[in-house]
Amino acid sequence: MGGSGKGMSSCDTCVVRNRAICAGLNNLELETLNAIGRRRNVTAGESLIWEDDDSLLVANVIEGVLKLTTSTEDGREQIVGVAYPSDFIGRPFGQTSSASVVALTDARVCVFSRNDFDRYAREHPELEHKLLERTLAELDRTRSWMMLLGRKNATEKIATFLLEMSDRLAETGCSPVSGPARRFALPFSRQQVADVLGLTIETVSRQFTRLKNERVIDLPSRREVEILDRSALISLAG
Amino acid sequence: MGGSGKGMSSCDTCVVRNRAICAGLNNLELETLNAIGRRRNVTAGESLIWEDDDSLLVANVIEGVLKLTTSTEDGREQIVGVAYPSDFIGRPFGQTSSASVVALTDARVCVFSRNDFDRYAREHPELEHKLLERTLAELDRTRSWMMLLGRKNATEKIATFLLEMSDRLAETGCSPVSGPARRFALPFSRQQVADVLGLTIETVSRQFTRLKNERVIDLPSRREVEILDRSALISLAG
DNA sequence: TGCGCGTTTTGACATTCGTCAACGCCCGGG
DNA sequence: CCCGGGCGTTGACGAATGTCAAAACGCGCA
Repeated sequence: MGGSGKGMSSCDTCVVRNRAICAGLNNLELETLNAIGRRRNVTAGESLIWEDDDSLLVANVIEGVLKLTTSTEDGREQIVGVAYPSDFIGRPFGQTSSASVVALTDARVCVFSRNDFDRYAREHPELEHKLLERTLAELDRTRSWMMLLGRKNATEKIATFLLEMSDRLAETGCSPVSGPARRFALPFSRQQVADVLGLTIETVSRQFTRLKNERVIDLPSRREVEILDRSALISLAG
Repeated sequence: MGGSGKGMSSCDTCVVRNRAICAGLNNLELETLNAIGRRRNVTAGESLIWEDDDSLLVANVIEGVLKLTTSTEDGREQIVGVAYPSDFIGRPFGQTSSASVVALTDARVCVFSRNDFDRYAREHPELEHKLLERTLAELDRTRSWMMLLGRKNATEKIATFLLEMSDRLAETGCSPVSGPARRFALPFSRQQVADVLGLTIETVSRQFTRLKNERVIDLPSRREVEILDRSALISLAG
């Protein structure tokens, strides 16, 4: 919840303070924003937002990884996005959200009621601009993922996925300008990897073992991946 | 190009004036915007923007239909979006565009240099807000298309596609509050339908004839579709 | 250390969709 | 009116991926 008075706010100590959409707000603005938001811990597997529900809240991710999913009535699931620290989640300026948001790892978020946030955003063009830039970038990423879903085969999907994970998880890493991660812990189960790539769990598993047998990657444990031959992975990604 | 002086501008006669992001601008603002933009006709098949090129221009669609595509080096193509009248195309606030934009029909657009537009937008929060709302809506649509690409089979894809076309093309139609179109002309060739759905042209063709044989749709000509049994189509869409 | 359960892997088989090839239809030009 | 070319359709076949089932693994816990 953070202190109040004397300009103290939990934003002061926020680790994503300079990367989230709040970056660029001055202390006064930050204080008003802080007044309408609150920290919340989410445990792995817990839902924050439900598909087709009224859009009641939006949030910044402070720590952890969350999935955005859509489902069919008969239970098929597609992961349509993944949110990392400093990412913004939820659907501002709209009545319903088109995707569920579920924590993949224990996570910490900074939540706002959508109404409060909408009002605040409309009064702060700089914040809206940050949100616009972020949304445009997310749309770009989403479109390139459509290419993967519609036109790539299982091998290309897995290779592309591993390269993207390696990039995305490096950004979160502590070492400065570390480049893509060579070894990392997947925040996804095999089923979740399948749900990202539009495959079945069996196909994912077979592709992983194939890449392992061909010494392109190593799998030290279920959740860990080490990239042994990045250039091979790049050419497999197509 | 439209007249100048005395506040006259081509915006005055623009058919998408009240639906595009320019809606809500006052006359003065419209005049400055008009000063940095110009009308341009694009013939069917012509490109307006190239994937991975520097993002040099953005535009409003006035008339016609355009496709947004991404391609792999080996020539596979995925249509990642379709732009209709009043839609905004191009990548503001970014160095490169992630998709090509090609006219499917003869089209008319209102183009701006990206630099001019970026500068103008940053000075007009109301315009940026409209653009944000539009981008958020487009992201929603794109995500629900990911579900289709990743998890639906050929029949479901075709049914979903036909229903979406029927909705989207109705909006453009002249009759007020007409509801979804029962009969319409596809702006896509069979190959382009395949590129939207992540299928091959042969699979698309077979699904079309199957639906025709089952009296769910009729195909009066190559480019025309008539929906005979909408509820059947809805249940096939899954 | 050993047990038990959920996850992952592996195998055998089925199905869908893609590939390749031939044919047919429509439309425009001579 | 007829021809030609592009686009669309149809058929036969094969490969990639999904499905179902069983075994193996690994992790927490007793």
